[in-house]
Amino acid sequence: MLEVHVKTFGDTAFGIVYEGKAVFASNFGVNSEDVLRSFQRMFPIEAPLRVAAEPSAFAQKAVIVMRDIYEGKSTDETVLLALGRFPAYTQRVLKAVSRIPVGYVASYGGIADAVGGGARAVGNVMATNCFAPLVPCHRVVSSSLGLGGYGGGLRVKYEFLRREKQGFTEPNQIPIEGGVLRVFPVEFVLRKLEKKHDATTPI
DNA sequence: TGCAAACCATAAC
DNA sequence: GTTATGGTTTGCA
Repeated sequence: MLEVHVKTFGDTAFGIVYEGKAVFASNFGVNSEDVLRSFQRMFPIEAPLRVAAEPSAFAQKAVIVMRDIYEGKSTDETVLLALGRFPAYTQRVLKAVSRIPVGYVASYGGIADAVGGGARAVGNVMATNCFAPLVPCHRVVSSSLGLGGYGGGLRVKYEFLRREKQGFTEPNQIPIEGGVLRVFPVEFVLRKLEKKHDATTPI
């Protein structure tokens, strides 16, 4: 049976749906009710969810990792994701996005070049991503260095990227299974946004 | 800039 | 099978 663990750090709640040592879904929100509601939408009635009375060590670690990602820290901890229920292509996209390092972003089309398919198909996977922010879909932007979209709202995406600045100045290439993924510094996106809008309220 | 047409995997019928 | 649906992209006015 799937279990749920939600924990609030500061003013943000982080939650996972898990079984054993694999995460079936993750999300964050303004409070635990918010996160639980999102899980109920992802897992319709047939899969009953049970809030863990005593979250396993794995569950507690996973939530910590999520908080670290949220805060923009570059963690090398990895959390096992249960991807088996998704189509093969979806799995490839999710894995590729997971490889984008903190401080860099990739475009929808760039991901498509690396794993096959097209940019819109990649966008579809992002739109239905069940693993925010463990799969850092906030690091996927439009080819014109615009923000693209984000389930939680563009403001949230922008704040993510701002916290992830690392001072990189040059594009880079990340080797992934079956190809290379072209990435570029998150500063490229932030600069463009700040130029376009008022520097204080870019969104 | 703005708009239209091409693009591509999925889910729903 | 077919159709509808996007967190896209590119080209062209």
